[in-house]
Amino acid sequence: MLKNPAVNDQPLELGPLRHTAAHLLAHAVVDLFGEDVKLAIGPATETGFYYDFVKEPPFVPDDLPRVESRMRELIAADLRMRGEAIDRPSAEAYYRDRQQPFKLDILYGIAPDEPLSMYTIGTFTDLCRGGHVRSSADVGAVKLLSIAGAYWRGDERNPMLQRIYGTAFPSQAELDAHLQHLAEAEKRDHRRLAKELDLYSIQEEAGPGLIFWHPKGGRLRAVVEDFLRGELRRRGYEAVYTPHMLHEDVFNTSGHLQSFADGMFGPMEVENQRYRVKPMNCPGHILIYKSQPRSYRDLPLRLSEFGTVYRFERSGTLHGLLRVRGFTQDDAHLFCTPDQLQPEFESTLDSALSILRAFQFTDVRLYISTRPDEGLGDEDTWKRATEAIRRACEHAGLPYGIDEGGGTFYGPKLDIKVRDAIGREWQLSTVQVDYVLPERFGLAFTGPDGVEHPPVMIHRVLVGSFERFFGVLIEHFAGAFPTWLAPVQVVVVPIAEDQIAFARSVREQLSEAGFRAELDDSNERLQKKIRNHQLQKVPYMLVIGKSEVQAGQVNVRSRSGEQRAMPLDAFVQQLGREVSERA
RNA sequence: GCCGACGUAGCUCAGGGGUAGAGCGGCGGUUUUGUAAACCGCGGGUCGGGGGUUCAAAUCCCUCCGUCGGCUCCA
Repeated sequence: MLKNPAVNDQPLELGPLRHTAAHLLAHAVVDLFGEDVKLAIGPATETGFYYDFVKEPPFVPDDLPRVESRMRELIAADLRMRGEAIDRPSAEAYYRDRQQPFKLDILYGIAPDEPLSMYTIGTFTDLCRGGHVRSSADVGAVKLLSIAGAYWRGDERNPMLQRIYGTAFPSQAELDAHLQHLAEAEKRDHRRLAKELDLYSIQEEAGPGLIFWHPKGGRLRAVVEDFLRGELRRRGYEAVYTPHMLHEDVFNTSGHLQSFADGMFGPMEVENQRYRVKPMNCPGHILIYKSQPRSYRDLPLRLSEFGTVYRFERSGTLHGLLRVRGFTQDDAHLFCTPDQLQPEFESTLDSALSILRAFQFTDVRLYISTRPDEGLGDEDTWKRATEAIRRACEHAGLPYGIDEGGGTFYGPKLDIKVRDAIGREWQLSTVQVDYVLPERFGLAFTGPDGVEHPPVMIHRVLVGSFERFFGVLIEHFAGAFPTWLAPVQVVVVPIAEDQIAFARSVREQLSEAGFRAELDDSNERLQKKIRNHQLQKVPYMLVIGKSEVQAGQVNVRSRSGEQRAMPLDAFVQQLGREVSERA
């Protein structure tokens, strides 16, 4: 999720091709470093392949080119891939002789009745289920990308292996295209762009995973917050604010201390009472619900909050804005009657889609997660809720995938993933049905029958967390935000000192019209100023020289480099239209 | 957290036992400029923190912190 482009529209033949490439990687490693390198597994992935090894001493980055060129020799040698059935005792003997503990481990993990096979290419034989291209020559073009640590079978209690990642394509041209795609992704890296555009920082002395929003990032966030607040008002949400820390008992009641303790920061002791910084906003909103008796007439009650939460994430997993320890969710909790679940879910989905569209995420995919094994509550309730989600998706007219057993322990959920400008998929919105928390907190409403009933809760975030959302937005737009979002929308650029006064009044008029406009009265040449603001990806520059002052006009240079002289009024109108259309 | 790499000026980076460097940015000046880098000058760093080896450490060793690539999970 963090960075893998997860491009699923690759032709299927790439799988076998890359699987074969993984065998060639192991072949090359054994050729260069000898048979005492321990071999683990080497599958194809969505974007390439890897192979896990244990080598003493470990691989160093300089090894990659050597291994890669050995692989190229193997490809050029046009080696046939041959598969052969093998019986279990022979396979065990084979790997016992060669002292390959991981291969033996794999063998032990395969069901006794399953047939085994060994695949040989060149001088390298590997236990393998198959799924290969015919010859090493079919692999075409390979590139080794990185070395990384990985636990055996992904479990941190197991030994650490060294993983070599690579990718392969039928032709050099396709490989080059892919590498270019990677380079493009790197150019869009939000950590880099955010530094260049001065949006946020993380300060070593303040702690990792904690975000400082600089003025320009803050403007961006404020614009988005205002936009979302408008949406919330329109859709009947109430804004609430809840404390950042709550008594530990609340998290006992909610169950967070049982099921989410690993994600929480430790307790603070105050006057003999233990407090916790909140990792989620739901308990606070529930307490507001609980603060008075509720009637069915009060429902649905929609409580929203840009709630800042803190979660303990292991240091090695932190990543710019995408994975942090403190973040603010555009959170809301809807308390409704069982009958209201369906329409509330529909309108929540509708608002999520319209918001994502506003940010030019038009390629969205829906995923319904159903009951996991550890799901609480009765089967029937789950079924009905899942059905409500399904109907909401159909109502929205969008196809959806099903993630069987992917729900939370308290209810089924709908995740919305979007595809960004260069095809990467990100999960932003999630809408979750919850029967458990209302029960744990003993929530109730009085029905028309005069009897108390438990409400159903919907947890939902639409942009998710502002931090992550901005990470995604920055990369989606490559830092060139549409005008309605841009921290600086217009820079007024006088050519020489004589025009500063006029330029200043232009800037003032723009500010008064509600735009984020700045004046560049620095003592630099025009070219330099243009370069600076172009690098800052400002949507518009208004160049003002002698002739503009004389004509009472502005010369508009757009981010794309187009120029056009026009009266300021005309520009203001154009800009206003662009902003209100969120173009 | 673990494996590996990395950490030198605000930024991007060079230097790898013998007195800390460049470009850009910043500051001061000259220039008054027409659509992506004018010119001259000046500052600026306990080389991530701490400890050790050495006559001498940015450089070698240990340790801690942080960053990056991954492993698991999530907003």
